Amino acid sequence: MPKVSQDHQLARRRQIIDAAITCFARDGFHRATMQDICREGQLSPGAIYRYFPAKEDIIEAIARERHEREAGYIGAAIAVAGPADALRQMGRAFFRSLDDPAEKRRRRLGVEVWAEALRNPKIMALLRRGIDPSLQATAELIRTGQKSGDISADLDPDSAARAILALFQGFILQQAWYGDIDVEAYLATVETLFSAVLHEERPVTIVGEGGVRSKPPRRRKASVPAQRSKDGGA
Amino acid sequence: MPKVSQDHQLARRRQIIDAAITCFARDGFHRATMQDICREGQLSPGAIYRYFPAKEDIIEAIARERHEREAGYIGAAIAVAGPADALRQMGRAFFRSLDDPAEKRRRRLGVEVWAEALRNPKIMALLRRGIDPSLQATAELIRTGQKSGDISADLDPDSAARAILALFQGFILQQAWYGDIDVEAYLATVETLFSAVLHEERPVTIVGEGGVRSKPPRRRKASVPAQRSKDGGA
Amino acid sequence: MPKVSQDHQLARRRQIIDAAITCFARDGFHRATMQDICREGQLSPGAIYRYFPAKEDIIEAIARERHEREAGYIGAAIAVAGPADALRQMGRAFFRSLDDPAEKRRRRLGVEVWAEALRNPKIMALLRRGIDPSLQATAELIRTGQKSGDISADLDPDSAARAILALFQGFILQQAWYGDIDVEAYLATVETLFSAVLHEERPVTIVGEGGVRSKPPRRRKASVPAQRSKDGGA
Amino acid sequence: MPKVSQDHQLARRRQIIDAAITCFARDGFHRATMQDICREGQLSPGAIYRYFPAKEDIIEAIARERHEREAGYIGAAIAVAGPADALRQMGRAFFRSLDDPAEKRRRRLGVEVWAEALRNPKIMALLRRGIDPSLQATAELIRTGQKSGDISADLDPDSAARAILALFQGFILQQAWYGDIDVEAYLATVETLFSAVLHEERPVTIVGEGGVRSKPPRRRKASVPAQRSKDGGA
DNA sequence: CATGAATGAGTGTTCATTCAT
DNA sequence: GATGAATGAACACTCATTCAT
Repeated sequence: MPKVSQDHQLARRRQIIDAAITCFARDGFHRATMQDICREGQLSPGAIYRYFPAKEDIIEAIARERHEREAGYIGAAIAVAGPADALRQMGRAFFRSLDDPAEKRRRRLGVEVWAEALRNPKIMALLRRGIDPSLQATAELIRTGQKSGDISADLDPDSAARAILALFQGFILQQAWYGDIDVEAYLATVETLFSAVLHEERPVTIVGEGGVRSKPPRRRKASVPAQRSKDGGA
Repeated sequence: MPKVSQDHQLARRRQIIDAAITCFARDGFHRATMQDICREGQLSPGAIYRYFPAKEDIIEAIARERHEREAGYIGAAIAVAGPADALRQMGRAFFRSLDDPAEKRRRRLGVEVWAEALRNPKIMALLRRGIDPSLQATAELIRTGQKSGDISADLDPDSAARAILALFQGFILQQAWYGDIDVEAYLATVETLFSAVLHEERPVTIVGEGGVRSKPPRRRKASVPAQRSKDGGA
Repeated sequence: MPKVSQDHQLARRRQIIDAAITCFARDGFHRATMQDICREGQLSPGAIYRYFPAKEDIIEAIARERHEREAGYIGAAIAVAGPADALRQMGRAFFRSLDDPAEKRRRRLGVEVWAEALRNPKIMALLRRGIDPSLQATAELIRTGQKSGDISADLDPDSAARAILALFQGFILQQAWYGDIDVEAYLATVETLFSAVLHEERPVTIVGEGGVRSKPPRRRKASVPAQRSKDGGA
Repeated sequence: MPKVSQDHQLARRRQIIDAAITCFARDGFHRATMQDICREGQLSPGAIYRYFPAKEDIIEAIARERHEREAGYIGAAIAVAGPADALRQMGRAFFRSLDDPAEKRRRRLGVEVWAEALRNPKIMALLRRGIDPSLQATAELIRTGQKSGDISADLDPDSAARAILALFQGFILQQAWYGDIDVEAYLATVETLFSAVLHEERPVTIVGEGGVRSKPPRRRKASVPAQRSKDGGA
């Protein structure tokens, strides 16, 4: 019965990871105890240890899930036509994902993972397996855009990729702290900042959590006038 | 012996905090034990507990020091002539401070504090006492600049302040992870992004960690390509 | 496995309480450490803390057991026919219980509980839940006896109840100190003191630790001189 | 300067012991810390350790003071004319001393000493140096009274002495617990109980805390009618 | 003599992990 | 597979005692 057994195993892992996410998000990795997770997941310690050899491995599994989810945003964005639009698309998909309360809770946990990565090489490796390709793909997108003239040649692609990542990370952090930051206003500001270096916008396809849907270009107060700023080409 | 005693007391607090910073930066708040701090600081547990009633209070003291240091950047920047220049100045002072290895180590710890703040209201309060005024001062600076025409009216001041903060925080995080990010290249990119909304630049006075020094205006064009050489292939 | 589990749980509590009684009786509440109790009871700290959330709760449990045992004496005595006989009966049951070495050891601990009660309101409450009803029942017995003419009307019932209690307590204390006080001689003396106020004695049924047994009335004259032989020179 | 030095030494010991009594009475021997005593007595730890080599020695000194005070009651009573009156006198002096709040506080501490004596042979020895002679003197008083016919021959002198002591100790304990027991009512009850075995009462001289004063015999309801109980001579 | 900062062994308690059932 | 009682090393913290000043 390898099928039933495997299904069961996956279901149990899910149950454990979900309980752990709840506990870790509430109390942090170190303050949440295995007993807490048992209680939350209606499981016995023995049951958990059958699926995860140590508490650390649950943390690792959670970090791994994060990294897999992350890879989706950039991948979906690259499929879009032009590089400049792909960047816009990536930003929108990312920020809008934070409207989902479940994602918000997971992100809160993410901050904990950031700190954990500093002490735990396995977590660090996992994190970088998620981030480094995104960073490189973004830099590559910029380089492509620069060659085609879509993106200003003034930008150092690597640093710009880091800056984009920073705008994501800083937002996650601030939202974890404040809880109620206006996503749309922040996204508009980010688009304004990049409007000077990203030369055009065409109709795009939005890829959100729930699937793919078409969308007309959003012309918003914040982003449009930026186009006509004095030294727009910089 | 009140005078000697007070000096001594301050020296001891410093000794303990320094030892704690070393231990916390190495192992994290939760993995570092009081015994570790004792060993690091060449002190007995009793000695530490004479100065700090609990481990948590050491963490708090460290967070407090961070917050006080932070306040300096924005304060120094506001003293500078125009709002646009004040923003530039603030960014430069901040990013350059990260060239100091000691500051780098402290920032690493800062990431831990970010996570800790999510569970510990006292730390959260301390953090916000450092960040909220900076955020407000930055937004105010932008509003002032918008009135005088120095800063594009397209920007939502609050969101822009958040974005600036995010660019700082994300950089801190990435530097904590990667260790060797090129500060100047990142700074140049940030300045490029803001060049479209910050209209003019005049000679400024840089206030860094080590004191005050004059500096000619930095021309973007000159610095960005120089950075290109590094890590170019992504 | 609820039935087995409950039996097991009770057995464990017993094991812990017994180990604790041994340790506390030997070293006192404060000098006896949890490690001592672990060693004595062949248990790990974790095992103990599964059954008692804190050391204090073990002390409390011991005090509670005392109080429950105590309630037995007065309850059993009240069942006896006349009030005067009930008082005699109560005294005998109580003092004779002190012939049991295990009870002697527990009483030794009782002295510690007396002191503990002075600082610990929970222990004080427990103690009074045991003593106050006894005091009141005794006073009530005296009042009843006074109405029926069995007990001298001269006695203030409340103070007399206190005096009876004092005769018990003082004896417990002295026996804890000296270890080998002649219970029968003391009991005879107490009965002599009360013979003037307790007017009659009828055949009674003694309820001791081990069960119920019939006993002919004890004539004071017969028992007191027999004790004289012991320790005569003072 | 041996005189000044000795005075100083005694004054310091007093200061320390007083502070310790306050602290021990409030928190118990084990919960009161040396720091508490320092604070209470406005002294440094070093100063205390110059006069007492260990915390235990302070406890010992306090127990020693108790024992010396105790000896006074019995000594003063023996000076009185007849043995029966001497016993009455002793009881009155003792119980009335408990009206003094300072003595009440010290007695509270006494309960702690009782428990401490069970673990600490030095304290036990000290305690018995105070109690044993009293017990023997009381028994001797009874024997003398029995020879002269003042005291009923039915009483075992040693057990009776213990019973008298028990009536004291039990009262101390109950007063420590309840705080507000009626001393006079209790004393009257005790005298009633003994009225059957103590045959006469003559004018006595009361020796209290504050000195010596004359007093007419107190004929109280509680003690007189007891004389006419049926089997009074027993 | 006095101070009070410092010591460090020891305390009660926790919790990741194991394993008999 | 699952349970949950048990383990025991490790933790934060205390406090009687010492000793340089």
